[in-house]
Amino acid sequence: MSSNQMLKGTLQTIILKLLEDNSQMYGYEITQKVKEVTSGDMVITEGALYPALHKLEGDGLLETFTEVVDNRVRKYYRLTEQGGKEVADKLSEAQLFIHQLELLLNLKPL
Amino acid sequence: MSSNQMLKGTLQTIILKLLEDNSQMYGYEITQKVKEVTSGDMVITEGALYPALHKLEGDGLLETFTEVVDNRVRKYYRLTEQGGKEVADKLSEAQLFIHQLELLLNLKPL
DNA sequence: TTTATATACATAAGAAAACTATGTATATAA
DNA sequence: TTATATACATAGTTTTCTTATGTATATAAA
Repeated sequence: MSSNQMLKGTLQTIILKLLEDNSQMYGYEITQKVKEVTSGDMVITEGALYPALHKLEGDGLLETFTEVVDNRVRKYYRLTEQGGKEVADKLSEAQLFIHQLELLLNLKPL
Repeated sequence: MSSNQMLKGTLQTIILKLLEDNSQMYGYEITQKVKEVTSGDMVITEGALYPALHKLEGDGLLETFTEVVDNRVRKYYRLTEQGGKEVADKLSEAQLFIHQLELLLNLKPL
């Protein structure tokens, strides 16, 4: 959908926030959660999601463990201690960005 | 600054909106306006701005004319008819994006 | 029974859009 | 004369998407 062009740069923040709220999630679950919360307007493609998860893991913000459910492997992610600390920063960054964008575009909240 | 990572995808909308409000602006003026409105938090680099302006012109959304002020050339941009029509679309797109981001990140307006 | 859809992971190739660095040029203040 | 501000532009690089593809299992539909 249309908003996806603007997704750049915010996907990491979305992932970290979802993991702060849910403590552990697997990739597919994240895509479904985003779809659900945005009423299907925002779709996270696998080609965007998995590299982002791997990068966050490589950066030490996420850690993983696997579980087998119905003969299918699920790779769960959760925040590391460092990841937990970074969420607040990323969130206030996002909030500042939204605020500035509203100023520039003269938008008011929906 | 930090919010710049999230700028991706919104620069075109910012340019179009500023030109809707000001009818004509030149590149350098746009960078200063953005800096001013965001209290210096958001900085539009030339490497991002000029290619974006050229693309919008190439897409038929902007048109240009030059003026010489103090022996320096200024290249002014203004919305074409098509550009004028697209501003509203881009703005509602941005508003939807902000709304979805606030839902996902559980943010409230500053 | 075969086919489509959902679940679940992953990566490769390509495009979009930013950043950094560099270049040209004039005006003005230190 | 040197630094800063004004004013344009582009080349090379990096980040981060999209699209396409691949593997594999479970389940519902035809």
